[in-house]
Formats: sequence, structure tokens, C-alpha cells
Amino acid sequence: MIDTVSDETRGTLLVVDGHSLAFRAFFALPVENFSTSSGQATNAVWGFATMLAQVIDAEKPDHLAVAFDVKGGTFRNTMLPQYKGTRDAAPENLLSQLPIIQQMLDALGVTYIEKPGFEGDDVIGTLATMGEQAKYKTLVLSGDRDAFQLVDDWITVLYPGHHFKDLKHMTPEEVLAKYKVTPAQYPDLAALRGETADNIPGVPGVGDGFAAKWINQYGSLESICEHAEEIGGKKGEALRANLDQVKLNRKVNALVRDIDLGVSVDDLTFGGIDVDKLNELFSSLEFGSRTKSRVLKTFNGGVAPKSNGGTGVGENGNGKGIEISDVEHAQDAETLNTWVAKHLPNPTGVLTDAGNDESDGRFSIDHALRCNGDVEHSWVINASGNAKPGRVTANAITLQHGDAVLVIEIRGNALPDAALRDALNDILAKYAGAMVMHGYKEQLHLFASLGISLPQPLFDTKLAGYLVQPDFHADTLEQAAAHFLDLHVEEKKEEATQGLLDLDDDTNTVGEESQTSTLLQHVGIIAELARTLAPQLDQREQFGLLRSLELPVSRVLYGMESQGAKVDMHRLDTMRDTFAAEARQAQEIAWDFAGTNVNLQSPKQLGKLLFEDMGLKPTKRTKTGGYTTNADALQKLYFNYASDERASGFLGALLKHRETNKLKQIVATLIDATNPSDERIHTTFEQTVAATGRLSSVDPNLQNIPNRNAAGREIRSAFVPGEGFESLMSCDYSQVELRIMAHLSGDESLIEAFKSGVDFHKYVASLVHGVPVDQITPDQRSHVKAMSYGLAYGLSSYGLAQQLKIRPSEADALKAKYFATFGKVHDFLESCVSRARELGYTETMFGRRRYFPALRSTNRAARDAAERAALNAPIQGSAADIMKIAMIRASKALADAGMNSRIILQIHDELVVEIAPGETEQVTALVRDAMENAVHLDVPLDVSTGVGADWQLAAH
DNA sequence: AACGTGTTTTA
DNA sequence: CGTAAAACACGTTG
Repeated sequence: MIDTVSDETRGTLLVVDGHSLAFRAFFALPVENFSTSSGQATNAVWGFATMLAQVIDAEKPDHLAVAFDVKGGTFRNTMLPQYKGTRDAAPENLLSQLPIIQQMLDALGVTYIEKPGFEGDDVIGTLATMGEQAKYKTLVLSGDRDAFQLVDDWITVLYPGHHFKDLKHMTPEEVLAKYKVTPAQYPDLAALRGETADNIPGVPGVGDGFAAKWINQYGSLESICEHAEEIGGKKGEALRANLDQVKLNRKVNALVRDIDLGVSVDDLTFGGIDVDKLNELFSSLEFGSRTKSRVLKTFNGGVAPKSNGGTGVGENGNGKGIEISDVEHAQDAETLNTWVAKHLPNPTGVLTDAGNDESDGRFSIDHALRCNGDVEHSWVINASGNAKPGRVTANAITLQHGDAVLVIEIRGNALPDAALRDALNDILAKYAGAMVMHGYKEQLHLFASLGISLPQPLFDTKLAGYLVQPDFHADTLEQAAAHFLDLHVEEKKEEATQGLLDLDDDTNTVGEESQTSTLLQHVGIIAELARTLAPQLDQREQFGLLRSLELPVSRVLYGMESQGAKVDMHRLDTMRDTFAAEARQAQEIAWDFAGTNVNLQSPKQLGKLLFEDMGLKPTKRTKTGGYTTNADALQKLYFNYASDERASGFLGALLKHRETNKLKQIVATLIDATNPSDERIHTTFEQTVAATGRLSSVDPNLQNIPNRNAAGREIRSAFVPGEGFESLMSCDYSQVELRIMAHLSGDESLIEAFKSGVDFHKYVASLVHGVPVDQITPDQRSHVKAMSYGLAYGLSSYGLAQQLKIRPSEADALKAKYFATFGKVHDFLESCVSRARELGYTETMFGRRRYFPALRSTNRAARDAAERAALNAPIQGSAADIMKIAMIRASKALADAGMNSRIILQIHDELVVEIAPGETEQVTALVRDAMENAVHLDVPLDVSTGVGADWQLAAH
């Protein structure tokens, strides 16, 4: 790849730090998932093989050697007894795998070298030097930064980043850019800084930055030592105190580069695979055939198989890869139509939509609608661009079927002509039944910006991936490919859900050719994802969830996002100024009491001031050992120190500042997020983020606008109906989650409580305490209410006590009484967890799954957390499903009735509707009905509604 | 500049 | 020592 040396090179030599790679593999992969039935851990072996294969595929070396450390001391231990003390403590689980790795290398025909008395690092240094002298371009794969000293024009260190696959190519330029010193000076820097991984102390308080500064000032470590007296400050002092240590470090971190290894670089070819031996080894390790073929393919002949070049998506180990060879471009309707006629599969007729069968109260799922066969005859469409509501820009549309791809480039956010647009609209309508895409909602935005309406596709790989594994979140298509397909392709540019390139950005250096290749790659990945995910969805009978729930919801959300929520900018501006002034005032007061201008937003500074300088007694600690300064703790302190004028004065002002400053910030964010052209906020509802099935809202988050106290609630008054609308309506489900619990548990008492019609929490309190409803005290009611809400979270007695500020024993008693009254609820909650333990996953009423591997964790805290999550998931998830059904129904009802009113926001159990003039009554009835009758449970779904001139006034 | 921590807001 | 989220400021790290 380096042109300046390529014409003289004899080839490429890859030198691997065997220990470093094994360590990396061991800690990156969970042992639980990689061990044989007899209990032998294999994670490091597997990781070693696949990581090495990855690097060989990427770098295509023709010569290869792996260096290992040997047991027994080296010259370094004599100098520094604690040297690599941390490494010797390697777990037995890992040590036992090292010989296996060496066996594997033997079978693969790869040379590995260990030299008694020296470390792997010295072997590496020697090999790299030999490679360079023999005019090989030399790559050193190592996670040990000491290797950076080897870097020069011929030698590059491949240094793994956070994810192994993003290997950094450390060239002289890279080293200089990163550390501000040359590779030759790097050991000087390391000596000053020390190396925690090797248990080598440096100068305390000196990191890369200061070390580099000194080296550049004095030229070398030697010179620094000579001038140590001139360096001032604490750090200079620390340097002088540790001079001996630093000098010793420097001796130890110099790599030996001239060991006699008894081999020459030319000998280090690889690929003489002993297939029988490898088969035997891999079988005994219980590796699958996929791993075997992957490894064989890479090592075969010492030259990695030719890849598909920059265009296509290569094979993925299943042998089902896509080869894209036939790329065309279209800028007019005729070319498009010709291509479609030639390449797209014939439409097989309109698919029947799964309906909402209310006969058994269960949202019906059309099980007949299978996907396996259909996906084989499907085609992919993908618009690329920025799908952010409010500033949507599309830059290309790519169609794919089989090995044929058509690219339509878009300039200036518009199609070349109306004929092309009409042609696309026709094609989409006709071929939608076999259409596959990634992210229907985003695609709707992109296509709409071009005047094209996008029908519901057969399959959506983004939504499907979410249904299959809701806890996994892929930010890019490449990540989805890596996760679901084990297909590792490079990401051209981060940013954007679809990995899209921005043509408008003139700083963009990515060439057009490369852009096209990215487009091809994306449709290839989508096709392959569909092929992998469809059978999984089918097998779990979740295809209906995709087609009847998620895809239609995408459409509703697209509408909500593109409409946005109108805000009263004047009101927002006023509020920001008011909150800002209050916050400033509170800050002044706080500073007066404190006598110092502490940063009120710094927990660290606050902790120091309160608990060290002012000497208050800390209430709690944070997990990292700091002092807790959250509102709860401050409130307690405020009461405890009520007589201390300074303390309580400061605390009161601080609390006030916290509150108002937060509100100020929220308002400022809203102002910033408002689209100036329509004074509307276009949030993005994330449909594939919350693991339970809920939506989330980002950029800005409109699902956490304050609602608890009056000051915050004011912010809601800034959300108003836009032009052509007369009011806002808010509709929310009351106690959905509790109702779901009542239904799912079949608890007669709780069901009766909902049917009774009296104040629910009072009624429950009367059952729990065994006293008549009219004798329930406010305390009893609120305590029972908290208990009811806490149920679905797996609330502990301790937590309940904390929240209600009562003694744990009282909380315990309440909990016992509650469960005695609602025994079936208790049993139900238990059954959620035990079922999840058995099946490995939980399910909502509609078959939405969430997997809980942590239920089998050996870590108690992790297991407990998983149990609470497993208890909550079916409840929160079912509520989310019900709301999604309601949204689809409401949206359809409004459209069918010809209403202009529309849903603009969803806040988990609440819908906000922008009401057009004269439609209030009808819309209220329609939305209420859509929500109440989304499903039929054994308890009624109660919906309360309110209408007003703004969101706050619409509250009820 | 990128990340983790602490805090706060919602349902 | 309560489930699900998003966002901000700070301070440390690279």
C-alpha cells in the first residue's frame, strides 16, 4: 500500500505478538460462550484464529511469524523484579489455551518463535528488523505500545483500538501525531510515563503530554535527566524523585533487535496446512464448520483469497454471499423502466394485510404470511441521505435484485424530472409486495423529500433486527452486518443511520467511485440481512409483529415527525430569560453563603466544599467513592443543618439553582431544536432503541418535558396548535401497566378493583388494609399507590422505604400485606422471571421477545438486575404494544373520517393530537375509541382526555 | 475530541 | 438496593 517502497519490496511480513493477541482475545470474548463440554476454555483460541484471519484478509501478507514469551525469567526480571507482575497473574483459563494456540499454528503451517531468556517483544523486534533488512514491508501486530519504537518507513505497527477490528496503522506519522515524539523517542516517553499493563511505575503525575513536552524541549531522556534540576513545579520534583526508576524503565523497554533466531525471513511463508490435524484439533475444541472454513480459507496457500474488490458484499461464511457485477445508472424514466422490466421479479399480487382480529382480545397475527420463500424473490431499495425530520436530503436511490443494481443519483435534493418521479411512484406501487428496505420510517422521509410515496414493504431489516434482538443496537448498516452476518466491511464514514454520504458537504473527500461502492455495499448488506433475519422472524412467529405493528407504526411516526410540534417561540424566549435570571440569582446567593465561587454544576467541587471545607456529614457515596450531591442528599442535609445558617442557606440556594438552571437548559434546547421556517420541533422517534418495545425520542427528547412540578410544567404551555389548528388534545391511558398486570395475572381482586369504578388506589388500599374505602387515610392511599407502581419494577422493600421515607420494616409489612391481598399478581411476577429463566427470553402479550442471558450470570448483582428487567419487560412491553396498536388505529380512524387533526406526539402512555377547527368532538371520540379498544382485556382500558389552547391546558 | 460519571427529566 | 429512556456539564483521557 505504501507506494514509495512498493516497487522494491520483496513482499509483506506480518509479525504477531502472540501473547498480546491471546490476551486480547481472552478478555474480549466471554468464556461462558466458548468452552468445550469437558470444560476447556476455548475463547482465546477461537479469538486468536478469527482475529488473525481478519488481519491476514485485510493485509494479505505473504510471510508470517508469531512470537511468544517463554516461561522463566528474562534479563529484565533481574533488573526490575516486579516486571510484568500483572501479566504473570494471567488466569489459568488463559494459560491453558496458549499451548493449544501453538498447536493450531503448527497445523496451519505458521511459524511461531519463542526464545528462552528473551521476551516475545524482543523476538518481534528482531523479526521486524530482519524483515526490514531483507526489504520486506513489515507489519507488527501488537497491543503492546513498546512496539512503537520499531516503527519506521518499512515497519508499521498494527495497534488494536477499542474494537479489535479497527486496527490503527501506526506509521511514523501516526506515532508523531499521537504522541508528539518520533518512534525512536517513544521509549523515552514510555519510561517517563510508565506502563500500568506491565506493572511499571512512571513519574507520578506525568502522562504522555508532559513526557512529550520534556522530550521535545531537551531532545532525549538522557538530556532530561541531565537537566532535571531545571524543571520546576510538582512534576519536576516528581521527576527528580524517580530518576532511577525512569532510567531503569528505559533500559527495560528497549527491545532487543538482534537475537539469533536461526531462521531467515524467506523461511517464514505459511499455508502448508495439515488439514487432518487441524480438523482433529477443531473438532476437539468443538468449533463449528463455519470457523473451520473461515480459517482454512484465509490460511490456504499463504495468500488470502481474492476479495470482491470495493464493490460487493463478499461471502459471509454461509456461502450465500452476493456478487454484484452489474451496475447501471439511471437519470431518466426510460432507463429506469427498462432496468425494472429486465431485472425486478414479477409482482406476485398484493399481499393481504394482517388485520386486528378482536374476537379473542388478542391482536391477531397472520401466521399464513410467511417470509422465507418471499424473501428469495425480493428486491432491495435504499435511499441514502440525511433522514433527520426537518432537514431531509436525499442523494441517491439504489435498487438491487440478484446481481443487478441500479443507482439513481440525486443532485440538489430533487429528481431530474417529473417523469422519473412518476415512474418511481408507479414501480413502488407495483412491486411493493416483494420490496425490502432498512428503516421504513427513514426511507419514508427520504422518498417524501423527492415527492415519492413509499408503500409498506414486505420486509424491513432494521425493524426485523430489532425484533430478533431488541437489546442489540446497530447504529450503522455495517454494524448490523458485523453482528447478524459476521460480515465485516469497512465503514466509509460514520454518521447517519444508513451510513450515507453527504454530497452537499464540500469538505467531503470521498470520491464518487467510492460512494457508489458504498451504495452497492449497502443494498448487498440489506439483501443478506433479509435472507438471514426473515427465517428467524418466521420461526418465532414474529412476522405479524413486523407487518401489522412495527411497519404501520413507522408510517404513523413518519407523519408525526414530519409534521412536528408547533411552539410559541416568544413564550419560550421569555421563559428562558426568566429561568436564567432565577438561576443566576440563586447562584449569587449560593456563592455569598459559600464565600467562594464554586462551580455549582460540578459535583466534585460541591462535594469538596460541602463535606471537606464546610465539614458537613456526607449522607451517601457514589459508586466511584465520591460524595453524592444529588437533590435527595442535598434535601436531607438541608433539614439536618436547618440551624446552620450558612449551610442551609447555601443548600437552599443550590437546590434552587439546580432546578431553575435545569429548566433554563431544557428551554434553551427546545429553542435550539425549533425549525425556524415553521416554528415547529421535529423530533425523531426511535423505534429500535428501547429494548422493551417502547419508543424513544431524540433530538430533542420530547418525552421528558417536565410535568411534575408547576414551574417545569409551564414549559408545556409553549407547545401550541399551529396555524390552521385550534387546540391540542392530550389523551392518556390511566394505569395501563397495572391493568395489564391485572389481566395477565388473572387476579380477581385486582380486576375487580378496576371494574369497581371507585378511586382505584383508595380501593386497593382498602383491600390491602382491610378497612372501608372511606376510612383510608391519604398516607395509606399514597403508600399503596407507590407500592402498586413499584410492582412492575421489581421494587424492593428497601427501595419502597426509601421512596416513602418510612422504615424498611414498615415497607416490608406493606409489601407482605399487598401480596397477601393480590396473590395472583405475586405469582404472575414470579412466573415472568422463572419463565424467562427457562426459555431464555420474555414475551409480551403480542409475542415481542426480549432475551435475558444475564439471568444465568454468576454475578449476583447482574442476575438480580436481569430478574427485575425480566419481570418488567412483559409488562412495559405489552403496554408499548397496546399504545402502538392504538396509534395505528387512531391514525387510520382520523384519516378515514377525513379529519385534518393529527397525532403529533407520543409519550409512552399519552398521545398529543393537534386539533383542526370544528373537529374537537369527533376527534376526541375517534382517538378515545382507538385507544380504549386497541385490545380487549379482562379489565377496561381507561382513557382520559383533555383539550386546551396549549399542551399544559390540555392536561386533565 | 472522545469517553465516563453524575445528575436530572420523563413514563 | 427500581424498569425503560435522553441529555447536559464536568473532568479525565487519548
